[in-house]
Amino acid sequence: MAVVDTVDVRGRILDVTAALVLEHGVAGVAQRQIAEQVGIKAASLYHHFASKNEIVEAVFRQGIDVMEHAWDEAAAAATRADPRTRLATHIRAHLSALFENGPYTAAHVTAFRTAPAEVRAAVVPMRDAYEARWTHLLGDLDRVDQPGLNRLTLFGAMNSSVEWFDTERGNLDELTEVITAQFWGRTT
Amino acid sequence: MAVVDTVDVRGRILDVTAALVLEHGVAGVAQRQIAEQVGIKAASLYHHFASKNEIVEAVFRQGIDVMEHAWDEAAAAATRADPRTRLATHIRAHLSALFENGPYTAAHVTAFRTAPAEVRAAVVPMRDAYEARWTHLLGDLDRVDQPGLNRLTLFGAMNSSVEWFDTERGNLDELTEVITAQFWGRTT
DNA sequence: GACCCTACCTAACGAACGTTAGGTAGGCAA
DNA sequence: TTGCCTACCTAACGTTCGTTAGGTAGGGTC
Repeated sequence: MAVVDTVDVRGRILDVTAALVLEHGVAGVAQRQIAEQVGIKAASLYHHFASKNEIVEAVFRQGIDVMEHAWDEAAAAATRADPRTRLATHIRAHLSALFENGPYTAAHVTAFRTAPAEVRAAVVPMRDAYEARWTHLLGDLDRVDQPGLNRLTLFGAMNSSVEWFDTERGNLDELTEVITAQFWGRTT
Repeated sequence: MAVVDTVDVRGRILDVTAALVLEHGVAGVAQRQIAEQVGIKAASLYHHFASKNEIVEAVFRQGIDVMEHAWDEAAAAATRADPRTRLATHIRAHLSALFENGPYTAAHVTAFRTAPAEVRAAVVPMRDAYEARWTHLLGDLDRVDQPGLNRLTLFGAMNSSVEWFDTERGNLDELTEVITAQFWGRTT
């Protein structure tokens, strides 16, 4: 086959799958659908992955990778910032993972819950690690009285934006400020 | 057939479907699965509904009915209360719809997004009406500066609780206070 | 030139899907 | 007693599902 255009079919499979899973959920996506959008036949997917579950597991893992990468950048940028700015930086990073680095994180937060049990079990440890970072951060900031509950509702506020936020029209910095204000208070 | 035990098969179909949709998403639920849990055969579902889509549409509609009923009760109970208490009462009512009146509302908020387009289109007007109630309330309270954005993140914080809140162990009043505090401030 | 590996293909498998056709058993009305 | 209605049933339809078997065409290696 030609060298042009055939770059990283595996990556394109994941891209396409993440977008479809975000829209229809795991069970609502057929491999023939994925293959068609990639430009190959359904059977050819098995050259890259052993099963459908393996594809969606890779999508969910990449969703966490994107989040952790965004976290690392935020952590590096905000080490010496005041606590409120640290929180805002990490909220902005999470939103960036949801909207600015492909559909992986968005697919993860919307579809993980209804994925097959085997897929979930394989990914849960990675999820826990990311959540632990947030728990640790919120404990550090020492502002909210119930860090456990507040972390969960914070995740809810951030993640639910995938259902309504429009990248073309909305402003992620503005959304960051709104959410930060809820969990910290208005600007000092 | 016997009179006993056959009470309202239609209602049992909806109950079972709502619970399954909450767990697996619309596409992840088969009619044979629903029928088996109800105790009839798959073909018999067509005596009560014309199609699978009609069943899930009825589930989503009932999800809204439960929310609106909870809203009405809250509105009646809090007419003369101070603004913060009004907000808290409605938050508590929404959480009650999510956890204390069957799986309908929980199924709605988690699975509606990935439902077939025809089903969504048929239910959207009802959704809009419920959301308008909240928009109106938040405008009335006149506390938050960006009611539109804040309503959406409030929904996110409340609705995401279906992913982690445990009715057996958790306290809905406590959760109500945590969320209310985020959107209003600590107790006066 | 022979060989093999990569990256796809066609064809088909059995299972499961939503749905339909055509029953039947029991209760109620005339 | 006949006839109809309700609420289910069995059996099967065509389609789609995830998956497998067995190719083949092109490039790299010896």
